[in-house]
Amino acid sequence: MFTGEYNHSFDEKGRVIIPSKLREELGETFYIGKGLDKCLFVYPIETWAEFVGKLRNLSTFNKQERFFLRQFISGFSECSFDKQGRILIPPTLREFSGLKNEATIIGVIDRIEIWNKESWNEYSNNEEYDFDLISEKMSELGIGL
Amino acid sequence: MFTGEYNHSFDEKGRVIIPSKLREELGETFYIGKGLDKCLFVYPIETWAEFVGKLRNLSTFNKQERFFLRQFISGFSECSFDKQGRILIPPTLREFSGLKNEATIIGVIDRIEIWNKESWNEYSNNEEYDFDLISEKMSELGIGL
DNA sequence: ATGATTGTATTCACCAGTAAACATTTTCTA
DNA sequence: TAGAAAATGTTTACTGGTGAATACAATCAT
Repeated sequence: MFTGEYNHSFDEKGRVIIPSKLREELGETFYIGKGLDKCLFVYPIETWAEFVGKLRNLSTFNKQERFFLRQFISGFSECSFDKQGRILIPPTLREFSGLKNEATIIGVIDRIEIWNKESWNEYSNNEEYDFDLISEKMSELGIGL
Repeated sequence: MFTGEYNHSFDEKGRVIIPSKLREELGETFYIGKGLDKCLFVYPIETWAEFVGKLRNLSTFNKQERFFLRQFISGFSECSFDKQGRILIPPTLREFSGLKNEATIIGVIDRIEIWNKESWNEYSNNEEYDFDLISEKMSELGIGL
């Protein structure tokens, strides 16, 4: 299971190091692509396959589903580590995510997310949702914090 | 069950010793993360697993639930003792909790909390929450001390 | 009280992970 | 095919994580 929050550099060549704690669970090759809220989603290959399996149920003949399929699937590509444990972010994804200088990498159960550090901070400090909201949700779910 | 209050040093490498009385119940590996009121929550692995189990029903495609998932899961990391019974606090959590020099560790039934000692003192002496007042509330709730 | 036992603080040295600079290879273009 | 640009790999230094050793403090039993 992926957890935790890490900050790392994003070099001029467009590479980020994936924290060693997250690397093992990702495996040799994995999938990276456009996620929600302008961050990048990274899935282990098995999770990706499962995902795609579910999407097969979507119909190419439905306008919305077709749109979703195209956007989602085309946004992803296979990827692997270089010998230093870094990954090279494809140009399209660099632009999409606004990555530069510093990246924040977070684990969210079955995927990893890569954020421009600033975007992540903004998102986290969003007034709209805050930690109190979270505690309320938690108690709704019967998680006694 | 976790109880008690302990003061211990927080060294320059970001480590705290967990009092031996609390260690056994925590088990080999456990989860540490952002808690409420700027302290850190530490849960035994079973308790953590229970939480995550409940979270599986949340959807990545719902804005609020996504936010909640990210904040909660990424705020926690797996953790274990070194051979001296210390734990290493991840950098992000050090910042979050303001830990430095001295830590206060308290047991709260099913979790352990780690506070910056000063924060704990402030919190404890906060006029807003007066122990006598709260005790009365308790008796209203039918909890007889 | 005394000594034995256990737990904690501190220091140091070593190792692993990361950052940054540099070198090499490959690809593209003129 | 030469030169430039991009991609990939290598090296080095550095920081931070980990373990060992030691000294100190607290607790407990006799």
